[in-house]
Amino acid sequence: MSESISARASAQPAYISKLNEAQREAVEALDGPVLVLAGAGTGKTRVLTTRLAHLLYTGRCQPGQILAVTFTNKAAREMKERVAQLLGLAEVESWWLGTFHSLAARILRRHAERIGLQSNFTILDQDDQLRLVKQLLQAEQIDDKKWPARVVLSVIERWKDKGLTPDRLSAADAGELAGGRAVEIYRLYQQRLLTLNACDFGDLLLHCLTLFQKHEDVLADYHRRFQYILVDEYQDTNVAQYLWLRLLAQGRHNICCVGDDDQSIYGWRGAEVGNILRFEEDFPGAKIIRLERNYRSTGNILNAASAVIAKNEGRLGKTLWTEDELGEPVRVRGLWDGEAEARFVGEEIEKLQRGGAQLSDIAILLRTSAQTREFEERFITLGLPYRVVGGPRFYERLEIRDAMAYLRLLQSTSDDLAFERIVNKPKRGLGDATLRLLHQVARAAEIPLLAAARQVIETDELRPQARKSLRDLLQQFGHWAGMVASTPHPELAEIVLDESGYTEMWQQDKTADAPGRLENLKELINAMAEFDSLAQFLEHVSLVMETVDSGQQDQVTLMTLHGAKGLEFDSVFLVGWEEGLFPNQRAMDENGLKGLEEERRLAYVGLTRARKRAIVSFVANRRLHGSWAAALPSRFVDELPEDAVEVESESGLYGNPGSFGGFGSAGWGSGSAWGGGWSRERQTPGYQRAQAYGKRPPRYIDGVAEEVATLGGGGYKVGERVFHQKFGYGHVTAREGERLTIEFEKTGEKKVMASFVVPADQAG
DNA sequence: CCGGGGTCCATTTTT
DNA sequence: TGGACCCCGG
Repeated sequence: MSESISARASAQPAYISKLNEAQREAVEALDGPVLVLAGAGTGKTRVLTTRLAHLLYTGRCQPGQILAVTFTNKAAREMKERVAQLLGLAEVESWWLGTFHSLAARILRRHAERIGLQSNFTILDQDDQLRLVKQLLQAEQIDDKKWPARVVLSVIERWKDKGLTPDRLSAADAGELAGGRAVEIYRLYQQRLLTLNACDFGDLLLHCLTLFQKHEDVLADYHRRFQYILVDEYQDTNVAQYLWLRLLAQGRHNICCVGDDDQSIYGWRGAEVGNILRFEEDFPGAKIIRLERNYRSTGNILNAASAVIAKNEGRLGKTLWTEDELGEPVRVRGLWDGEAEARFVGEEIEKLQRGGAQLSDIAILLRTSAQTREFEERFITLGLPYRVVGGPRFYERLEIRDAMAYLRLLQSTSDDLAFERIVNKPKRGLGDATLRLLHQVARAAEIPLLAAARQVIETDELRPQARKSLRDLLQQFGHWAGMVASTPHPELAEIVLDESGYTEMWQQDKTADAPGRLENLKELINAMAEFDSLAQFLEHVSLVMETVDSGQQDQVTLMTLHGAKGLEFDSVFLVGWEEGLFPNQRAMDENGLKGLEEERRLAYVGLTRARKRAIVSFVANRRLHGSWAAALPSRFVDELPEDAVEVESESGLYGNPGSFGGFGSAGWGSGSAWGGGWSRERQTPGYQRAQAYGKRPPRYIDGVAEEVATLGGGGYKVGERVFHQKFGYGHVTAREGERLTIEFEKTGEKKVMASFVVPADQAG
């Protein structure tokens, strides 16, 4: 295959001529470290795949000598498909092209014994991890009310993200966490994983680091192997991933990272923007190539996005441009509350639809997944087809996880977590008491639960009934284990689920979701057929926990801003742009300016998803965990440039067109009190809670529908007595353009938009 | 072992 | 407001 590729090396391949200058440079700079800064919509994927194809086409190396890393399975799949297409190659399965985690797992399985695992180790999911931490906290008598397992686990995960093994930490690093004993818990957790012959996601990388650092021969082997390294979404790498790459790149120094610092939105998960910002220092002699020509969005959308992101500090800096026309302005719309917002979006979608738009070209992007609800309700009422991206995943479902536990235990008999999960599912009379005994025996003899069970049934420690029940179960497992080699795995799975009584358990179940669960189990077995072995299937499930997108109909997409990265739509609704929700108060509270900047990058990501039109909306009243809260427009609304935006004046919620503060010099947005003045010291809560009002605020003001309920705004004077539908009477104490500070008689001082109050004498 | 009822708590989630 | 979780009673 490589011969035929290199034979063509003399002529310039057709794919090169399709690239613009910067893209071509990025494809052709094959040697040494390269950082490709690829702004949104600048053809990043094309560059990545073309570069990979080019490496092969020019005969630089063989497919097996390239390490190509992505973050998502989807990205890996797409790259495989596109490269295969470019080169007319079919066989890409053996390539080192995949996610960090899958590649690390592949390496680790080859050398598992060097770090104390067997190569059939289990990869735990979040649920297993949590149960493990819970057990440890309990055993260590740490109050899990005060230190919930999920909090402790997330700290451990952040340590892992940073490449910190327990021995690199001191007790003091735990601070107060888990009563100051978090590092101890971490150490125990790691020990426990080893005895379970298991890894969590973080370990896949962490163990690799240990492997490379402690075993030079192994690292040298990979240095020889990987002549070229390609990395996608570099801005999202964490420290462990960075170290992993750096160790591997030490051999040839041919590393090409593609990313966009402005789209780094996973800092809360351990991603370090610093990795991309420091690239030149980390990889001396690096070439930096900027892709700045955008092929996706109109001029107005691009200008809006650029202006917002320009407010961030510490960027590498790019200037996106397009030859496309300015197009429609970005629309900004204020509404009374979430319900009105959903209604507005629904109407707009229907208008688009009447104009011939496909629903699949429309997306609604939310900051939090809880926001989907109001839209779903509205869309159901309208009969508007929609899909929510990012719901519960197939492999996370209870019945699937149970079924998987049976199979995992067959695969790895020391998988205690799997054992615990299924020992009494279906009910076998093996409850707490039995399990406690098994744990005791297992701990004393330092053996897995399954082995302990084998011992226990030979004694009379259990009540006869439990003993028989357990013996039967073990017998079944022995029987199934004997079939593994000779039975096709989908068939085996079916047998296990039937003979264990698991399928029957759901058949007997009369609750509404039982039939669905049985369906899912069938689907699971069908899915297995696509894999060569049980082991391969289990690996797939652990690493590729994704839902199959069923029914590709014409539907509107509802998803979080995070979920939207990498996607694009003709029309994008950016909803809930309110202080506190977006930028999210918690992000700012916990991470200060960094948090705010990450939120701003989310705004940038959101805007740049749009090809033709972007519509931003915010509401004045948001229901937040049950109670109503008054909201102010997001500062990001202010940051939109006036000439790319059209504020919909009839809404009234933004006052008179001419007095839209954020766009002028006199308004509230540009004033230092709000615009750029946010800091750790001076935080203004985004939402003013109205605890006293459990009811939805009225949708009409003085008999005028909310969208047109404008009272001019800005006409109030300090000291004037006013009435607010929700907060009641109060006096204006300060005024910044449309933004009034009012001392309410019942609820104290709040900031509200002028259009939401009426003079006290007009209240009624 | 189950369900009722009280309590507490509410981002984002590529693998 | 609603969901997840826990405790206790049957």
